[in-house]
Amino acid sequence: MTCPLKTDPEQRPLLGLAEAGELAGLFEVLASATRVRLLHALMTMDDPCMSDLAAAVEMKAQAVSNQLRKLVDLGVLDTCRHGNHIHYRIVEPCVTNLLHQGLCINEDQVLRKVGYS
Amino acid sequence: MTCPLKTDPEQRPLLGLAEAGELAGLFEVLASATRVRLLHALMTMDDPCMSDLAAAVEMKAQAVSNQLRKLVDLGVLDTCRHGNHIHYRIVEPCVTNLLHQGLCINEDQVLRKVGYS
DNA sequence: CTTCTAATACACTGATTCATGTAATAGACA
DNA sequence: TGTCTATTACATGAATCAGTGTATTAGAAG
Repeated sequence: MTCPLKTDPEQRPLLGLAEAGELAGLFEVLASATRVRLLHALMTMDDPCMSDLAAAVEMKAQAVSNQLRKLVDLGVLDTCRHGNHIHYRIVEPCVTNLLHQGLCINEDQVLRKVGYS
Repeated sequence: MTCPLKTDPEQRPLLGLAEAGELAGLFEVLASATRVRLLHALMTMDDPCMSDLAAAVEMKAQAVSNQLRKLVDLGVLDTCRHGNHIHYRIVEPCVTNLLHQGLCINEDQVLRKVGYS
């Protein structure tokens, strides 16, 4: 969890559009309450399948499937079929780390505003 | 930058909608290439005003002002007027930490996909 | 083969976002 | 005061996103 940057962010040249876009894309994964809850559920539960996750977040199967599909496409999740059930797991440690960091921030200070709008 | 969570994320109950929303709102701040570049510029430059930032990211003043306004409303930035110029600075260390973390992730591994779409 | 269930694919809709253009505000300076 | 500059406010339009409903696929079980 420690993070020694080779280059001090204060000293490197300004972020280019491409690099900033990649970074923003990474954060975008966690910029949705539904995805945050799903990813947290994936960290918490033991080898859940789609319907487990849908039940956990109390949402319709299609909505959950939509989000899981996106996360798979982005390489964040991986799937594994067992009979009729498809199980998901996180394969991108970046996302876990960032979510962990976010939970940490949220733990000891209440954010001023709830939503970003 | 170290982050010892009091409660292990694997053991806490599932994130509620409100808490997940707050967390997602935090990540949303960094989920835009423009905002990432602006925040990085704010970390890099010395007491920049709006037009400095607009020049740095090569965007129109209005677009930059829109984003800065949002960041101010969210409590991420603070402003200080000096004559005709309005200067901005980051007052929310969470965001700096997260951006730092993101830069770190981006440094030693190329993300698979560029955008989230 | 038939039927049932789990999950996904697809089209659709309402909401949101971002940059733009125009107009208005705030201060500097003559 | 009048004017210039820097910045913001507001409305507009294109693009994107999230969730819903319907239809379809993949496998299990009779």
